[in-house]
Amino acid sequence: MAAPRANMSYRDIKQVVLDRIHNKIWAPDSLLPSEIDLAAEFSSTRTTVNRALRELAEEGYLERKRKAGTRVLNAPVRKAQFAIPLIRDEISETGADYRYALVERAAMPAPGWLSARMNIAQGCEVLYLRCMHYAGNAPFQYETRWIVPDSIPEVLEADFSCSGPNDWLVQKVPFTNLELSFLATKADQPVAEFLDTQVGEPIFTTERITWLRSKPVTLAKLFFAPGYRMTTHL
Amino acid sequence: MAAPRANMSYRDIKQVVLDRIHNKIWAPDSLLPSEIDLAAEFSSTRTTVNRALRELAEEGYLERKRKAGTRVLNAPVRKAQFAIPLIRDEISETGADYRYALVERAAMPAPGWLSARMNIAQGCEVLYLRCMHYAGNAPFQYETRWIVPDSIPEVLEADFSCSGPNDWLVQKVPFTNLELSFLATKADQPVAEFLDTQVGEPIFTTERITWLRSKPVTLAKLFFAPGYRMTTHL
DNA sequence: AAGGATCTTATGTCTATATATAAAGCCATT
DNA sequence: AATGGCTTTATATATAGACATAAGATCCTT
Repeated sequence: MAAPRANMSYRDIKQVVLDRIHNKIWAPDSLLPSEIDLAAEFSSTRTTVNRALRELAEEGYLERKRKAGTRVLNAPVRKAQFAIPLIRDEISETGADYRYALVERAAMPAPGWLSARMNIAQGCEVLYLRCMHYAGNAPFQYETRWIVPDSIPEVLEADFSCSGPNDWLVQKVPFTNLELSFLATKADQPVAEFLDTQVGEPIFTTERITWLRSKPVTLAKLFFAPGYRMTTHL
Repeated sequence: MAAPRANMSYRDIKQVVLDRIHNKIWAPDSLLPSEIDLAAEFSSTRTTVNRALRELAEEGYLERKRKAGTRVLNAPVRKAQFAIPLIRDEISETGADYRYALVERAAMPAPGWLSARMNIAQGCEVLYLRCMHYAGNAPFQYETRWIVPDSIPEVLEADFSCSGPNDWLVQKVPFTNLELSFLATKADQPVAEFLDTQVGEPIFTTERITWLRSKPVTLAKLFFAPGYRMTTHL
């Protein structure tokens, strides 16, 4: 059996608990001993045990409720965590050079779908941008973006010809809320042209909407070059 | 200015720190005061400040190094977190009934791409499954899966006609490692048929490989019905 | 200057203890 | 039975203090 030696760090305790879950010593849905009992078993303190269990709960292995105790989740809700890198970094890591180009910049009244989606006034002025991101000479990502100047007036003065709107926004507007979607879309004419592929090709796409304290700031649709895959380990 | 009153919880401290970052009181790349100084300012203790800063670092706002101190990340590496739900739950939540069907089950020698991808012996026997998941009457997900019996012999006895391999595996083999990819694929003949769409349609696809202590267990390709989008908020 | 050895310091972690709080369980009342 | 209040208990969080450790800073030697 797991040997509870003294001087166990919270990491050690996490490992032991995880092992016991894996080995069904603590079966799914079953209740763990209380922190006090575990602290005694591991000759540790409640504080340390608490940290171990708290982190395991955050990682989706356990469920904790006051008074009710700590129980093993039967369907471990594994949480995949993606770091959302700046595109520049993502490309640099592959060894390729990052290059940015502004394709179009226009102010226009918000189209109907946009005002509905972002919950802004019908016909409200928005800034519309189209950009390209290259890895070396290869197209990497085609970006369409709408920015709401109501929420951030300086944007009308911003120069997006040398660096992308994401860079500018990250600097200027530390968002408070983000909705992020992944989906597969079919390349339309401009997407196909810019990503150097055929109309109709499947394109991995992400959509982001960000808010600054309940004011919608921007919606971006990012179309990745064919073959792109987003990968994470856990 | 932020009023450092007494009795601040670690949550309060997190909020104050976050506000100061947003308001550029602590600019990107700048160094925060030490935990001791902050504890003094907030009339709190180092332990509490530590927890606040540690969590903000985990959330990608700060970078902490021993001796070097705590600094504000200029490009906040926001981390998107996806809970990976069991498909049954995902469907139930929409209000629809979940239905599962086994399409094919076969033992076969591992094809070349699979042994390469999963790092298993050439021609090693694997179990190949194809399954469908329905939300009500609508096709929701088409699944192809390979399981390595070497890593988990009982799988050859398992009955996958009533419940999916994922359910069985989650019960039987609590995986220790997972590689998860998202990509867009083009529907081939079987995918199109089962998902009731046209060949060539873009399909949001996830691939999962799981290991049990460095032994590869299973590879699954999950093809979602057209229109599916995976969304998260943060 | 360049390279090491040493000092210093900010974070990392553990211990021991105390108070706060949510919620389950119990009991008495209606 | 259902309701409402009380008790109990497990977790949540705060405090104070200690030692551990990584790594920047400094000084010393060559």
